[in-house]
Amino acid sequence: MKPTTLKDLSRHLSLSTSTISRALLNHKNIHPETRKRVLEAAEMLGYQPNTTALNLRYGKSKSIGLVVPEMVTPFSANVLKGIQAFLNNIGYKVIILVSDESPDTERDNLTLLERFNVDGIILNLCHETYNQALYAQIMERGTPIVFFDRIPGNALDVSKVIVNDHIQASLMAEHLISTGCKRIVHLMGPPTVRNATERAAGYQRILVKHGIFDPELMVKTHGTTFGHGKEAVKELLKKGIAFDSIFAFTDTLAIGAMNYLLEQGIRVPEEVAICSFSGTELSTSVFPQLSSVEQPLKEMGEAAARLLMDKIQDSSSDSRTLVLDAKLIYRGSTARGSGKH
Amino acid sequence: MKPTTLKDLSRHLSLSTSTISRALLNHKNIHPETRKRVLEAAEMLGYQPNTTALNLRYGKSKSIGLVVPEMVTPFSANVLKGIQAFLNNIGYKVIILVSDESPDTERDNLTLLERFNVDGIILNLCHETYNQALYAQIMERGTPIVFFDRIPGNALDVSKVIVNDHIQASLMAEHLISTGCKRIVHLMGPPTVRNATERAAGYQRILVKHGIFDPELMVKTHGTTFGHGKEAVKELLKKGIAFDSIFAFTDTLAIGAMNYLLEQGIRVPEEVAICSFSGTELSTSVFPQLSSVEQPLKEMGEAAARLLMDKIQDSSSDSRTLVLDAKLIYRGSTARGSGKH
DNA sequence: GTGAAAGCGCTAACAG
DNA sequence: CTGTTAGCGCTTTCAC
Repeated sequence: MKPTTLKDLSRHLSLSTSTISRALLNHKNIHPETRKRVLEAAEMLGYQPNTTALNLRYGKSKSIGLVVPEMVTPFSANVLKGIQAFLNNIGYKVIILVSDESPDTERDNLTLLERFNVDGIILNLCHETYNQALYAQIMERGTPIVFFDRIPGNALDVSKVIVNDHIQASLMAEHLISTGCKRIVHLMGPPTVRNATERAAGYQRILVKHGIFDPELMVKTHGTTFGHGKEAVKELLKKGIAFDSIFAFTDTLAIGAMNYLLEQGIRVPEEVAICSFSGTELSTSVFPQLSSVEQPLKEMGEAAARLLMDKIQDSSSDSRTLVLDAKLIYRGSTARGSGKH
Repeated sequence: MKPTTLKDLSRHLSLSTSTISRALLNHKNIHPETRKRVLEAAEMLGYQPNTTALNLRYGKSKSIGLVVPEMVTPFSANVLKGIQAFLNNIGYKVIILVSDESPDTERDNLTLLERFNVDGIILNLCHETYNQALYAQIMERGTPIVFFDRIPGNALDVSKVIVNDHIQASLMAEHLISTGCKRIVHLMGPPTVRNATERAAGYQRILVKHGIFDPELMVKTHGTTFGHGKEAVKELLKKGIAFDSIFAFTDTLAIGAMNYLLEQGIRVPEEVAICSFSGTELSTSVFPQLSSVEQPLKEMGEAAARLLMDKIQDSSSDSRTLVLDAKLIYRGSTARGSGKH
């Protein structure tokens, strides 16, 4: 019932625990015959090393924390996959905590992870600056943090992985224009997260370039849920601002907006084309399916995990920023006959 | 840089580590003055107990595993919340692993968790019987398992938490009938999971009762994704089987089905009403919004965590089965004027 | 090639 | 009320 320990094997074979340990670890100075006996006994008695003891010995917890703003979309779950693909293999556990878009909850999560003695943290933050001091403290105390997706300001010297938001947002705007759209709304993300401003900038650059930029069409939202998308569009309609398409910061905003339009009997994409930036299964779960910028989420997770392990193994290693390539996927929500495509 | 230990405090205050430990743990026999000094020093030096050392001492890892079939819907994320609400407070970490609906992956996940020395496992399984022997082995080796949602056959004496599937499915069928539906399709879940058969039975019972049961309308699916829902409906249309409504095993099946119908120009709910069983935000992310049986997911998680802790604290404690109450939510996808409602 | 001993950080008898 | 000791399970000097 109780797990077999080295001591058990030691008694069983009349060998010292150090010899057993060496045999199991494939050390050089060990008699082949002895090793064989040890391996057999270990097999027979179902020996499994006690990870807690190992952790204590090596001064590691062999666990890392993953803190994400939300889990209602599969975004974080996909990133988690990448992280686990890399870390589980090398014996690392990952503990996921959700901040619900609240910087205060994020704070609690980080504190909890420190109490858990995690060896490192992978973080998709809620607010660019709010917890900046805390991030610095945690790293000072010896727990490296790697950021992805939503990253902090440049004040912090940290590793991070992002996508080429500006370019992809530009391309998406070009796509809408190429299908004949002239009054393109942008549903902005929170001004407190970097990629929201990046995407907005990409959008704006292209619209200006084509001489169709109108500040009225750049609409601030109060969050990133379905509800926020709906509210934003409702407001537009109420104000009587005309538009023929929407580019949203994120799938959830886009879907919220789209469903409200459909509810109002407005046809998508015929009357209003819609697209977004994200890359989750959500964009294919609606009708019409959403054109979207798909991010390589699993790769992002893997990259973040890799960067984190670099820091864990050598805390003085250089910080690195990885920019991954996202790609546009055209679907029904922007499929208008009139386009050049 | 290096964390403060008891030894550091001991040196600092010229007290033995045991006294320090006792002071920190609020033991009875300790001079108030001493305690005060210790607490102050601990505060000042930023002492944080080393959880790994504690774990070794107490023979626990203070972590549990959560194994779920999928994470593309927020189902598991909601359950996770409940689990964490209960467990994080008492210092427990939860490690989530996804089986991707594959019993073999589930196997790997369970094996990994054993290697991680988790103190217990909460499991939503992929297949009622496939890994039954493994579950038994793991429990025999001392790691309790608590099941929720999809539970194993009765051969295993385990704690579990479920909802009243049969009743709720019946009520949903009644609801469809009350809105005037007569040709009600059921998109079945996998025959290898208990609640799929329960829900199908509830559906069948009501349709038989009303004399409108037709075996042709009980359609087998080959999985639970959007794609599987689409395929099932496509097949129905191809065969020319008439129907005026669909009750799906799960949100994903329902949505896949609905979007295919919309694609074909079939109106929902006017021509075909749709509803499902689940309780995630997904049902409100589509248009029209899905009527659905909502499960108390967070409560399920909390209950499962509670049952697991019972087992962890006393391995000989009785197994218990908790049946929680789900509730019907009527939304646009079944809103037909013709009903009695 | 093997064993003895120390130590990772902490707690809990057992003595005083 | 406080200190000494042992031990959780494992690895790694240091001897032999």
